[in-house]
Amino acid sequence: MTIFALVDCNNFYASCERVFNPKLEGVPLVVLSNNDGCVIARSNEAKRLQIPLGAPFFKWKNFFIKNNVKWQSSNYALYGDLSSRVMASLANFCPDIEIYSIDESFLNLFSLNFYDLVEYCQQIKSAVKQWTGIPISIGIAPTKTLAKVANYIAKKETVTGVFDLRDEKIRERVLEDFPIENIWGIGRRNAKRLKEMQIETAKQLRDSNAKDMRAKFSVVMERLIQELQGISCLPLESVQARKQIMSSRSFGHSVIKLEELEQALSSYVARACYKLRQQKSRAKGIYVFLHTSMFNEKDLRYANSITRQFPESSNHTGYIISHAKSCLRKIYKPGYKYQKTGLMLLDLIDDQISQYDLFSENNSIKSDKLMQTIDLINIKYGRNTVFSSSQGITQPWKMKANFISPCYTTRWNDLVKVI
DNA sequence: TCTGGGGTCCTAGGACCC
DNA sequence: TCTGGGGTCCTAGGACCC
Repeated sequence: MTIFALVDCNNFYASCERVFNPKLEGVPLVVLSNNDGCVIARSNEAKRLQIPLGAPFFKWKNFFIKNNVKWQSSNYALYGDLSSRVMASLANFCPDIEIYSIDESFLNLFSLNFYDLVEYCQQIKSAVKQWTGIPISIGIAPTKTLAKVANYIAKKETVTGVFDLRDEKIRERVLEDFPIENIWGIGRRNAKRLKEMQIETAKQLRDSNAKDMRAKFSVVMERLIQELQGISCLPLESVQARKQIMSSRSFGHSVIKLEELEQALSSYVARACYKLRQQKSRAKGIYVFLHTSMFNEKDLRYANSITRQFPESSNHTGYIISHAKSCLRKIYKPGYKYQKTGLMLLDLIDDQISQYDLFSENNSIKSDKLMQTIDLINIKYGRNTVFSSSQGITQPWKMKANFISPCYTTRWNDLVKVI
C-alpha cells in the first residue's frame, strides 16, 4: 500500500534568491535562464503581473523597469546546494523518499499512517522553512498522479500549503474541476487530442475506458487513467544512475572559429565527465552537435551532429575530449556564426564492470588515479582550479550572467558577513 | 545584440536469426 | 491470386517532464 506526498518548493529559484537577500522579498522577482536569455522562474508577485514563463528578457526589460520587477541571473550552485538541504530535511521526516527533480520529492507516508498525516505534513513544511528558508507545498493522495493534483490545489487554494486528496468525496469534487492540461503526464499534444474527444476534465478522463484509451494512445495513458482512479501504477523509485549525460550551452556571443568551438566543447566534456565519474560510470560512446541560431533570420543556418563509439569505455576527460574534438572537426564548416555546441555521453555502464581493452596502451589504473585527484582538488578548491588546457584560458564564448547573486553557501568568499 | 539545459519512456519499423 | 511464425536488437522519432 502506498500513501504518496508530493513535496514541491514554491517558485524554487526565486525563493532561493530571497533566502539571503531580503530586499527581494515582497516584490515581483524573476530568474533568467543561462545567458540571461529568458524568464525561467517567477515569484508570485511576478506571476500576478502575467509575466509568462519563457518571456525573452530583452523584450521584457522595459516592462520590468516600469513595474519595478527585480531580475537575477540563474545561480545553479546556490539552487543545487539549497535543494540538497531541503531534501535532507525531508529525509529526516520520511526515509522513504524519491528525489524527483531539483525542487520536488515524493514521499511514501504509508508507514507513518498512525499519525495525522495532514498535521505531520504541516510540521514538515514549517521545519523546512525554518531550517532552509524555502517555502514548500505538500499534496497527499493514494497515487503519484493524484498527489500531483493535490499539490496543485495546495499551492493555489490553501493557506496551510497542505492538501489531502485521500477522501473520495473530496476527490470527486476536485477532479470535476481539474482541467486535463494540468494533469501530470498530459502535454499539449495529448490535451488537444483528448479535447477533440470531448474529454476536458480529470474526472472525464478517469471515467473513460482505460483499455480503449491504451489502444488509442499508449500504455502510458492507460496507467495515467488508473492512477486517477486511485490504483497506484507508478512506484516510488530509488535513485538510479543516469543512462546518458548531456552538457551544452549557448554562447554569450556567436562563435565562428573552430578553435573557440573546441575550447567550449572541451569545457562541456570536462563537466560531463565529472558527472560521469560522480555516478561511477564509464561511457562507451559520444554524440556531438553544433548549430547556428534558430531565431536569427538574416544569417545562414547550419546544424549537424555525429555519433561515435569509443574503442574502449572511459571516464577519462582527456581521452573523451580528444574524441569529441575529432567529431567536431568532422561536422564543422567554416563561415557560419555558431550559437551552440554540446555533447551527450552515451551507453553508460558501471565502472566496476567495464572491460579494459586488452590491446590498449592506456594505463587505466593510473589515469583513474589522475582523474580522482583532479576531482578532489576541484571539489576542495572550486570548480576549474585544475582544468584541461584545451578548455582555453580566456574563454570568449562564455555565457553571460550579468545579474548573478553570490554563491552564499558554496564559496567561502561569498559568505554573508554579519557586522 | 538578444529566445535554457537537461532528462525519461514508449512505439514503430527494419534487420537479422532460427 | 493467395508469401510462415516466431523472436531479439537497434534506431529514430514522438511525447512528456522539470
